[in-house]
Amino acid sequence: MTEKKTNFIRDIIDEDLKTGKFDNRVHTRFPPEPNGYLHIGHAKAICLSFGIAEDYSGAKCNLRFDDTNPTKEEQEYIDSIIEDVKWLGFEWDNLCYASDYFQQMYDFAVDLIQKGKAYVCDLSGEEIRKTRGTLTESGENSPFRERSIDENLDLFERMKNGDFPDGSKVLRAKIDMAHPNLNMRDPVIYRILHAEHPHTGDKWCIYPMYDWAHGLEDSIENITHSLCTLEFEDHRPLYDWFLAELETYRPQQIEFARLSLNYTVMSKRKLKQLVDEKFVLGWDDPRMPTISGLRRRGFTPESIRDFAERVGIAKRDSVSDIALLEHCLREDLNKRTERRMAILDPLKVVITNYPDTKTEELDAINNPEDESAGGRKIPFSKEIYIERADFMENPPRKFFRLGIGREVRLKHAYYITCNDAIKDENGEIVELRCSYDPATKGGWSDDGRKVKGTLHWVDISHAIDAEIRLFDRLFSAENPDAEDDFRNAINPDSLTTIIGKIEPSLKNAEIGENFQFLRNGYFCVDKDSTAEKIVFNRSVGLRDSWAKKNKN
RNA sequence: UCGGGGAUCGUCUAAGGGUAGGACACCUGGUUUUGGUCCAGGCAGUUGGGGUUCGAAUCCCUGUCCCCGAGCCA
Repeated sequence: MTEKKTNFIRDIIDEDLKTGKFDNRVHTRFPPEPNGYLHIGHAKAICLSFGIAEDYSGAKCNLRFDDTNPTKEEQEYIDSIIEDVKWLGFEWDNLCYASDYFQQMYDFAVDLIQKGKAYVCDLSGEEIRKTRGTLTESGENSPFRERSIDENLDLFERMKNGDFPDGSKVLRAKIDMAHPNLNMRDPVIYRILHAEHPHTGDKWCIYPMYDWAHGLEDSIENITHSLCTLEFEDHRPLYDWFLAELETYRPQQIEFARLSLNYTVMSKRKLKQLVDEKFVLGWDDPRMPTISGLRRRGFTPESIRDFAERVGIAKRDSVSDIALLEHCLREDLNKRTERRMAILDPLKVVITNYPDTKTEELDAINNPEDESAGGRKIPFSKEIYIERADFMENPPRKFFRLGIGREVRLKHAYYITCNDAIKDENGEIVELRCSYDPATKGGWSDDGRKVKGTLHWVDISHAIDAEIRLFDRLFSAENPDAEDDFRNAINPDSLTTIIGKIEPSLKNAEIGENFQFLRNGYFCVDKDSTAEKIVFNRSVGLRDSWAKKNKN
């Protein structure tokens, strides 16, 4: 987390502040549609708009639900969005709903009709599409375009009163059917929808379209800089046109490139599909790029905000590397998490020269990056587990771990030397016989003897079983969107569940708590944990230059 | 094809007439009771072609490529 980077949007705000364009106010907003859970791409937008409000003195940012389409929106999504924004650590100045302005929007529409700039059109959806023209040919005027103002007023009111069925009529702005920007070809601004709305119930049966609603929301809330993604660039002329025609306050819309990440998908539609079709456990599945998924995975708000900072804001399309997100997490967790020992793939070790019934309490430091984290005691006795991968019968060059006749350090404990490997009838190693050097307690020797490897371990008699969920990327293709069907790119091995052996101090770990399991990675306690069974998610592995070296 | 945007190391992002810089990734080496962290170093870029200029990533001309747009979605 270095110092705040600037970007072209902040440059514009700086300039506006210099010229006094908005009376030196800065007021942004984050306007999600509650039709799904927020994802890391939204986090970027949240950090942008809320971040500006945090950094400019006196600046504000609203959280506003763009709830103009009751057929797709749900209270569950509203709740999750509120939780996610809070969790990221942002505070809004006003919590707003577009639906709170439905009456004002209606009045504005009446105003537009009275100005002769809007009309009720009886064309069907199909007919509207056909008469809109194409990218290269202009459209043709609706036969209803020249209705009188009085007739339009009457019809629109009756639309509002529920006199007409869904789809039978719309209100359209009267602009220019030959406009090269399709959005300006008499866009629909109200449609009839007899649907139950999460906030207004059945009060309304006509609902405003995005283009009509959004600018009005911004204007009503006195937003100064309305930040949105690139695909709305073509809508800006319409945004400006409406507010100009209505002669009302006009904020400035600025577009930036949305966040894309490799090895994942980011559209709410596709994420919803993954949930609905049970490819994942839910919106908060730790493999999902949703904020709730990342939270459950063990990400911290700080790491996500740092990531948003580092990817920056620009206008060119880009795909950020998931490795950067992981880096931000590791960097944050390295500083703050306590170390623990856990064995993911246990191999029994018997220390033959250690007293049969003795148990020692050894001192272990909690976090070498943070002295204030203190230490803890860990039990040690004759039988322990180590990682299966930490022993090799025929070790290659540069293998620093255990082998027959090799000596290594057990972290915080003793040096041990392996004397024998015991195999079962299938030839699989089931146990190691080692001897320890009592003079190396704590992991030091006085004689200057060096060991190259240090292993983590867990005492068998005190070990606790834990369910450990190891995640791999959800998609095996770098760009799942490029597939014919993104579901074909789903990685069948994205979740591996194992039973690991963890040190006893982890017994009372709380849900959501993060740890570094020495040499294994960062893990956090999943909400599925119970009194009988603790469940850990691997948030991200440690960097592993040994594994990397041996890849090929 | 019409309109709107955009092209800088592998990736993301700075520099907007004056030494193309940072981060991630990757590669070396050092330190280390985590093959982690940390430290030092390295690799690597201005979309092509013209022009203006003492000097161009930046200004001009001209190509090329990419993205968005024809929902009663947002």
